[in-house]
Amino acid sequence: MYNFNKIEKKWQKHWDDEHIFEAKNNDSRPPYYILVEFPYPSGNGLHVGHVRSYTAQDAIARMKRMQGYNVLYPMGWDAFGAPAEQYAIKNHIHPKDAVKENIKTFKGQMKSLGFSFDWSREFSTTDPEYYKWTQWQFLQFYKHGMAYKSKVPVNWCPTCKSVLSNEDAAGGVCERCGSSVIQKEKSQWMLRMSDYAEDLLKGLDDTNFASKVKLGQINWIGKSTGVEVDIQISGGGSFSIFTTCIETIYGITFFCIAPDGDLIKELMPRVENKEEVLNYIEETKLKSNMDRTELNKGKTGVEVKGIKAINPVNGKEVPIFLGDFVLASYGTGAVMAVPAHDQRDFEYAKAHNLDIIEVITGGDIKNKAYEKYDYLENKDAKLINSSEFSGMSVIEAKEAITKMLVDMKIARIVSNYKMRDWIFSRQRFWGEPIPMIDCPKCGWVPMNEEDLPLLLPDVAEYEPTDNGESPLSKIEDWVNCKCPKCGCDAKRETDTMPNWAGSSWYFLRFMDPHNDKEFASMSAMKYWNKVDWYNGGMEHTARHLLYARFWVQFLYNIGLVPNKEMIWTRVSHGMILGENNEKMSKSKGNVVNPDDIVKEYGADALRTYEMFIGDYEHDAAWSENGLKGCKKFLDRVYRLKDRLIEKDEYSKELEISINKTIKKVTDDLNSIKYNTAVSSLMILLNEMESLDKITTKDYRTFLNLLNPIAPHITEELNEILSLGDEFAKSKWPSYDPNKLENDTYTMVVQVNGKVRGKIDVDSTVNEEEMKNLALNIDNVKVFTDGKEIINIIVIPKKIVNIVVK
RNA sequence: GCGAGUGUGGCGAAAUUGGCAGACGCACUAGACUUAGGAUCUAGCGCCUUACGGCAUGGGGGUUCAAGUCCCUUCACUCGCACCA
Repeated sequence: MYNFNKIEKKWQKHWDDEHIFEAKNNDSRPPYYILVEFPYPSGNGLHVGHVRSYTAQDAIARMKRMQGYNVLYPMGWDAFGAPAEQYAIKNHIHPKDAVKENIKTFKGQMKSLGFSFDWSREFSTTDPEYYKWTQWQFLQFYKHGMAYKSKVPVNWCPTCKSVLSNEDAAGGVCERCGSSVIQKEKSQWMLRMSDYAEDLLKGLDDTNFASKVKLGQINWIGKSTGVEVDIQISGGGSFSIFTTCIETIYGITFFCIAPDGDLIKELMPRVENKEEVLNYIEETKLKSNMDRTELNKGKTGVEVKGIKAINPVNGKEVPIFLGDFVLASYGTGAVMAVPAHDQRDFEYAKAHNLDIIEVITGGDIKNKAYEKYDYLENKDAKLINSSEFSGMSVIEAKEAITKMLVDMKIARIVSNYKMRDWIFSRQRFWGEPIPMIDCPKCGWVPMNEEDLPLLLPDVAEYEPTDNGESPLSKIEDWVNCKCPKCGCDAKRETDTMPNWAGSSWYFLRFMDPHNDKEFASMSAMKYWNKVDWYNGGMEHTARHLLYARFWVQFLYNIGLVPNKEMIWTRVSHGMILGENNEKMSKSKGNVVNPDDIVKEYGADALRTYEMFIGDYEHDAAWSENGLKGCKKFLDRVYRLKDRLIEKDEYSKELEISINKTIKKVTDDLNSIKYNTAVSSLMILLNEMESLDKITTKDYRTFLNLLNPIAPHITEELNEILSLGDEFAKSKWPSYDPNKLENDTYTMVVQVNGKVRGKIDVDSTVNEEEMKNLALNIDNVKVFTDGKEIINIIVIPKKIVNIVVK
C-alpha cells in the first residue's frame, strides 16, 4: 500500500516547477508532435473518456521523449459553442466567465492525472489573441473568393423564433419546445469547400490515416461520376439531368425535377396547372425537414402540365413531374426517371400510374425495379428496347451511349460530390464574430486586417432575437460602424462562426502559440512539419477532420503553411461506457467522475486501468473491479522494492523475459495496443515475484517500461531507491535482439492434428531430430502404433504433426 | 437500403498473422496466515466425463497435415450515412 496521494502531488509539482515537459522550437533533437483533440470545457468536468485518450497519448509522449525526440504534446480549449451559451442564458452569467471557471476545473483535473502537457502553449479558441487569427484567416478565404453570401434554407422553429442546428432539429421537431420545424431561407456566409472535393480525396494519399478513417472521408465527400445530358423541352427551352446509369436512357418514361430548384421557377410561365404546382412547392417547404422516414413511405409529386420533355435518343415526348425526392442541391436538380431500373422511379411511377419500360434483361420488374447494383453483377444482362444498342452488354452500352451523346454535343462526363459548401454562419452570440461590414454603397466589405480582432462585446443578454438574428444585432453601438472603404455609415455582420472554425487550425497555433505577427510562423511550422499522431473520438473523424484538412489545404494554396496535409497519422478511440454497458449519462446514473477515482485509487491506477480496459479502438464498459485489479498490480510493484540486491545487470533467470518485455512494450505502444503492453508488464511482474531477489537493474528497467503509463509511482520508487536519473530525463531501455529467445522451447506433437504430447527440447535440434523425438513420446505411440504413417509435418521450433491412417 | 465494424469462458479480453484456443486481469472455489480483514499468500477455475478421452471461437458448409485466423453461406448486434439520380 503506497501513499499515492502524496506521491502524485509531489511529482506533479516537480514537473510544473521544473517545466519538464515544455517543448522548445528548433531544438536539435528530431521533432515529434503528438496531439489529442482539445476538449470543450463543459460544466460537467473531465469525463473518464477524456482520460483514456489523454493517457494513451501521454504514454506515447513520455516514451518518445525517452527515445530522444523533442516532443510537443500541447493542450488547449475549444470553448466557443452552444452549450456555453445555453448555460449562460440559463444562469445569467457571461459565457466568458463560465468558460473561465470550467477551464480552471478541467486544468486542475488534468494536472491531477499527471499528463505531460506543455502548458506554456495553452490557449482557448475564445482568447482574442487566438480568434483574431481565426478572423484573419476568414478574411483570406474572402479575399481569395472562397467565402460568399448565399440564401440557404435553415431549420426554423416558429414558436421559439429561432434558427436551430440540425442536431437541435432532429426528427423535424424543435428540441426545446417540441413544435414542428420548418425551412426558412436565410442569407449565410459559405465557404467554397466543394471546390476542394477532389483535392481532399487525393490528399488522403499523403496521410497515414487508418483505412476506416480514410473511408469515412471518402464517403463524406461522396464522389460519383456519370453523365450530364441536355434535355430539350418541346416548344423551346432545355434543362440538364445527371445520371450514373446512362445505359438505361431508352427506359425513360418521365423526368422529375426538384420542387425547390430554380428550373421550375423558370418554367412557371408556361405551366398550365400553376396553382397545383405552387401548392406542391409550398408543401415541400413545410415538410422538407419533418421526419423524413415518415415521408419516405410515399412518393409525392405533381405533373407539370403544358410542357413535355424530349428524350434525346429517340425523340419521344414524355411528361415532366415535380417530386421532392429530387434534391435541388445535388447534380442538376433534375433526373431522368427510368422506373424499370431505379427503385425510387419505380415507386413514383406506380404512385402516379406511369409507364414502365424494361431496357435491361435479367430482372423481374413486376414488383420492384431491377437496379444497377444487381444488373452490373449479372454478366448475362443485355440491353433490350434500346434501338441499335439492344443486345449489347451493360458495360458496352454505357460506353457506346455516352460516346454518342458526347459526339452529339449534348452530354458531358462529370463528377458530382455529396459534399457541399460549408455553411459558415451561426445566429449565435458565443462564437467568433465574422469580420465583415455591410455598406449601403459598397456592399460587403472586409474589415481591415489591422483592426482585428473584432471583439465580442460584453453584454448581459444572450438570447437570440425574435427574427432569428444573432443577439449581437441588438447591440446598436457594436453593429453600427463606418465602412472601411468609403467611410459612410454601415453595419457589421452579426452572425458568428461555427464551432468548427476554431478547431480547424488550432494544431497550427500550438506550433507557435505566442506569435502576435502571424497565426504561426512558417519556420515554426516547418520545424514541427506535421502533427505526427492525432487522436480523437470516432465521432469527429468525418467532419472535424475534413474541415481541418480543407482549411489547411486552402492555407497551403495561398502559401501560408508548408504542407498540403498537416496531419500524418490519425487514431480514433472507443468510448468508455457505464458499468451497465450504456453510454454514461446523468439520467442513467452511471457516470464515473475521475476525481473520485483519483482520490480513492490514485491517478496511476486510473491510468493503468484505462490502458488495460480493452482494445483502444473499441468501446469498453467501466468496471470498478477491473480498476481494483490494476491498483493491486501497482501495490505489488511497490512491494517488490523490498527484494532488491544491488547489481547493474539483469538476473540470469529474467534476462530473456526482460528483453522480450522491452520489445513488447515498445512495439505495443507504437501500435496502440496499450492493453497488451500492460499485460506483458503484469507477466513480467509475476515472474519477478517468483524470485527471492531481483537486481536493481531488473527493477529499474521494469519501472522504466511502466513509467509512460504510471509515471508517478515509478518516478517515486526510482528516486527513493536511488536507481538512476528521473525517468522524464532518462533513456528508453533497449533490448538485445540475441536475447529474445530461450535455449529450450516446448515442442508440441500432434497426431492427425490433435495434441498428443509435449516435450521440452533444445532450440538447436534440427527437423530430423524433432521427428524422432516426437515419434518416441509414449502417448504419441499410443496413437501411432499399428497405424500407417503417411506424412510428418515439422514446423521448426514449433510443432510436429504426424498424419496416420 | 448503403457503408463500416463486432461476435471467443460467468465478465473485460489475448492469440507471434494458418501452428498448443482462452495469455493477462476480474469474478468465483478451496486452503494458509490471522483471535473475521473489502489485506496478503498458495492452489484451482471453458463445457461433458470417475478416467482414457471427447466437444468447444454466433450457425452451416468448404480449403488444409493443421482454421478464431483463409473461402462460400447464413444469423445477430453496434455505429455512420440516408430519396445523392
